Amino acid sequence: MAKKFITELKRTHTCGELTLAEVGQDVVLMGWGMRRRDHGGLIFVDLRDRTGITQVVFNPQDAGGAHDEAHQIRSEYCLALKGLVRRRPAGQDNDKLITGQIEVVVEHFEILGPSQTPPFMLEEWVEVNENVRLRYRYLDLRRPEMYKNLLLRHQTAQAARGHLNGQGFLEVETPFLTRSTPEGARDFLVPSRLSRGSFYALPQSPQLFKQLLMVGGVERYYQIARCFRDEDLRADRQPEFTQIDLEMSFVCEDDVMELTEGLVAAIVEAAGQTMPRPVPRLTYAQAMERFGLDAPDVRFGLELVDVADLVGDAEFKLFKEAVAKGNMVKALNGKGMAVLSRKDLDDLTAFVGTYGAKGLAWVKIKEGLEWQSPIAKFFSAEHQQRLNERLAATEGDILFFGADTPKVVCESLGRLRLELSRRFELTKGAPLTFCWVTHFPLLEYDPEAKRWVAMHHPFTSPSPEDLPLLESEPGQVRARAYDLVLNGSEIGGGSIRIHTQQMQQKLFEALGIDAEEATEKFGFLLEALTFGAPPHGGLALGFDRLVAILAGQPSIREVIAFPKTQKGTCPLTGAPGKVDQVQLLELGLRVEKTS
RNA sequence: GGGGGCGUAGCUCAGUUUGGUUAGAGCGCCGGCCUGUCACGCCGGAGGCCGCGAGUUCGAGCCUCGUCGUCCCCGCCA
Repeated sequence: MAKKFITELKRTHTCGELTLAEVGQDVVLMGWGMRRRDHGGLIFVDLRDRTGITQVVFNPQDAGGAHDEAHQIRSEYCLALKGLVRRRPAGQDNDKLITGQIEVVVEHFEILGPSQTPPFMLEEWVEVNENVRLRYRYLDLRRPEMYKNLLLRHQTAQAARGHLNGQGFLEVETPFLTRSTPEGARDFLVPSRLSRGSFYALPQSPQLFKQLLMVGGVERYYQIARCFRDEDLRADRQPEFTQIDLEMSFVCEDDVMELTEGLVAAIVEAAGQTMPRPVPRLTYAQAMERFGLDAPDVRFGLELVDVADLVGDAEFKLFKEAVAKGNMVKALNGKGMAVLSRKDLDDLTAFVGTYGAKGLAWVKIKEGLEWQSPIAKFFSAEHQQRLNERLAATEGDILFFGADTPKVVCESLGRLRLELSRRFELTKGAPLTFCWVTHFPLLEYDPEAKRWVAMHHPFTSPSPEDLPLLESEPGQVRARAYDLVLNGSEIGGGSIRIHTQQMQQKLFEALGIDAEEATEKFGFLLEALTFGAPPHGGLALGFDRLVAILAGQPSIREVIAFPKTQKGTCPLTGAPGKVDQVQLLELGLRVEKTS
């Protein structure tokens, strides 16, 4: 009587490890049947588990019973089998498989779990609609690529924990059910049954709690924390996402940045890649000036160049007026990109239009540095020559110009720069490229709310030397904040926090939050700051984004086991769903029909 | 809230430009044959609310309007 699988017969090997070394051994494998190749006589099945694939053979001469039963095996049947590892016959090796020199001759097997015909083939060469994948995510996850992503996520998370543990950090959990605070993103709310009419909010980040942990003398805290923001989704934004959140007492900017570099290096190494250090630093002002964006992709050139001083007296009205108004006129040189067609240029014009640019002036540089452009006639030979020089133009280049408010010029040319690099594959094969962006503005003006709002968050410390400007020129005050940028994506950000009540109150005032509201919403923080709060600062890494980049994936959904669609739904569970009327009654809620 | 792409067999797609008989392909699936395959091969077969709803028309997968789903982007995301 054959022994029973699972209880008596234990798995001896995985499907990704058997080689010539095990030839002659009896082994027990468990996994999923992939392709069945039935030759009438011989039957081959590729058995797959999370480690790889092993070819198993059912031979009527070796084990007739097993061979007969093997006809039942279909795609994605969960199987256990016992058999003999055998070298494959000469010339039958499969060099695509690590296990390709051997095969397992099945003595007997058991179907642990039969499967319906899968809704899609679990083959890497089959591209399947994402909605179908999410509907059957548990099948999608069986694909080696998805397992690889989860494995990478696990390994990098462990590397982060290991590194921070080694640096004296404590992993502390903070509440999911907390209170809603003004500022920032829209909260997810959770109605309270015990306090009818009151609501918890899910945390947008553990920001306030980690500061309270510093007041609590924890000194070094971290958490791989889930965060919730009820805003519209993108390829790199989910309603719930994960941060590696950390905070340290008795530190300044350099301390946090240095610690972070060590942490990220450990993560990158766990992913089998390398991180060049030290990470270069740019100020916010430099980033905007050279790249137009606060998260610059510094893997390639195409930098923005100020040309306002060269075009103010040219005949071209658009530039002339911009200069007269004190607006910005900038250009970038698309090196060797004069091959762009008229249609390409129309597309690019529409592209910058989405960022508010009213047009896109371009100049193709021909033989003898001659201009070919709709606007060439408005520029004298001298103007053309000076612009050529400023932009280092040579034959085959194309110059792009933007003239508008600084916001529009920076954003449109900054995005144009990225779009050109995408079209011309300028970052192909480039190594991971990090940079820090520092000295962010503390505040930015919100024209809709007609008030100043915190660029980072309201707990960020202003640069001491800029403090005198807080009332007179709030926009000029710099923050003790820093962002970590990888390949043009913001993957982390943090700051030195305010640790005195006086300063925190001052900031609330600057934000137009009056004393009463500040006390009501943030009183607990203000109070905590009066009990010997240590200077402290920290940072949070966008873990999903970081892992997605390390995995070479275009969307963070690929590195999240059960992500949401762009509408925030889950095709697998059907969330969000309706709830029972009784549940609503208990909570004192009534749903109104929308008009 | 806005702009754009997609929606046809289980999956991936063609067919829509120029409306016209019974809507196709590959893979998968089912049945048969096959002892060295490995994305096996050969033969046969089943499988369709052309997302949904109105409209135009003698006639709609194809044109119009609406709607739903999904993806990308803008706004939004301290």
